[in-house]
Amino acid sequence: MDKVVTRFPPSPTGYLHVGGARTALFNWLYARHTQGRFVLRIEDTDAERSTQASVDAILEALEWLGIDWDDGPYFQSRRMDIYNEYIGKLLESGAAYYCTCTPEQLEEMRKMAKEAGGKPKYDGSCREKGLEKTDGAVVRLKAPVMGTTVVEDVIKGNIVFQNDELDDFILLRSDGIPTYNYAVVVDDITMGINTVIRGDDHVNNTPRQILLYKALNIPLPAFGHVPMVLGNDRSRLSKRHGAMSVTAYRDMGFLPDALLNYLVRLGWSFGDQEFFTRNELIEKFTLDNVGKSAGIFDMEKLQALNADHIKAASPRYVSKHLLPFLKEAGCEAEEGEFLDKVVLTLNARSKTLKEMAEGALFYFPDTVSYDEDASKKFLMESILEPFKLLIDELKSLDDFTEKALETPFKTVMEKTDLKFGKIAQPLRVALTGKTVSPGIFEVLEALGKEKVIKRLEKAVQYIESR
RNA sequence: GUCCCCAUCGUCUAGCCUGGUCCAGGACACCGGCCUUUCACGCCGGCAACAGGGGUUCAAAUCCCCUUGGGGACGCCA
Repeated sequence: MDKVVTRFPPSPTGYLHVGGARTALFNWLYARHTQGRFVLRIEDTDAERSTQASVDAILEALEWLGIDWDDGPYFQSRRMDIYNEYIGKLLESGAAYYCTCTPEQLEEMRKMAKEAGGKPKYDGSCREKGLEKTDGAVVRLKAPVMGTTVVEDVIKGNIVFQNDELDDFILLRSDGIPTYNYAVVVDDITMGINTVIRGDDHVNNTPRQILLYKALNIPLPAFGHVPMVLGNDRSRLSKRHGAMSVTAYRDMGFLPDALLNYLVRLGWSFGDQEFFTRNELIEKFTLDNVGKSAGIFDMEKLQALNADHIKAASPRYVSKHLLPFLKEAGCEAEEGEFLDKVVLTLNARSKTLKEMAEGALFYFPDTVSYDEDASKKFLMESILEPFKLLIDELKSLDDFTEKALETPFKTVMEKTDLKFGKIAQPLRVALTGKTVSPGIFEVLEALGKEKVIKRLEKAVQYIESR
């Protein structure tokens, strides 16, 4: 078989939303899995709504997700010559014709058809008139009136449409700009696309597009329609269901790999496996494991998966994505061993990077500020002596690792006859300012000898000056 | 209204094609318990589904039909 060529064709009328990202992902994964090619095409034939800002936003989102393309981005707005060339062919062969019906007339036709209990459609008034090109005329496809058109969908199976359900749809608008159904087909043909994977909502467009391929006498690509993503009320996912844009998820602290993992599992499965790395996805993704029914976007499952990815990823990968959140919180951290250690203490306790950043803040400043209730409860005079002893012990400890740190504690516990818990909680407050933090030995090691002693001494001072 | 698609725990899903191994498995969420220096992680256990009705068959979650429910499409948007 020929090399698989897939594509993702967003229209630049807004940001990239999660549904679109999922479609892109399916196409990208399939191309990567088959070692085929993945093409990016911007469908900007709607001059009214298309903007450069949207193009930029979409590219930015794709890049963040790590979905890369081999070809493009192509812009439909720059391909008018090609569309005209094919229109010429269709006109010449009699497969298309000019139509001068006005929008008002069309509206009337649709109304009539609907009242007659049928599907609103164009009645073919100009079909046999043999009209010439005139100002304001559109070009329509002369579609077959009888017979059926079958979509051989690789995901849903065969879908049969009665041709009399379809009408002579418009190829070229009165302003000479191609319509979606037409531009898509010409582009897919000229770009060598042989596998079209797209949302379920395009099923009804497919027979029209097939008719065009036939009129042009060009072999069909494989079609696969993936089920849609719904909101929690089972209606089409929209803003009122919460965040839609990919970048919003980035800003909430999700890892791109986690979003990808979640999105692909919504509609695709590989046995009971839930967690996939990017490479595993490429290795295991096939179209026959894509399901047929729509799925509901579930934030909680995304979070759980994000937590898993945070745990499983390398500290360096996590810290790279964590950095913006730390900066945002006014913290001047940088990539490196220290940050890696910090991440290691928090990766099992963070569902998002945002959460992780909050939990990591105490590591950085020179002086910690104590949570009021925490200091009142734990930084009492009775802890002064243990703290002082601990400072002495720690000062003489060179190997500042979790394991080695246990010894000074034992010593202090013996000398003061205090249980570990009695020391740990005050120490936690002295070091982190809070009563909740990673394990105390983890904090100790990550913070390092110098900072630990400094913070302990400051705590002693604080208690004594009260 | 017309056409198209879909239907397993609350949610994502395995199983369905190639009926019996399924009084239906996993995951998220939820509820218990264990671990424990806080919070988490982890571990153990629990709750919870084949939409309904007809067939076919010795046997149906699995095959067929109908009903119901949900979704999508009907634009000189994509």
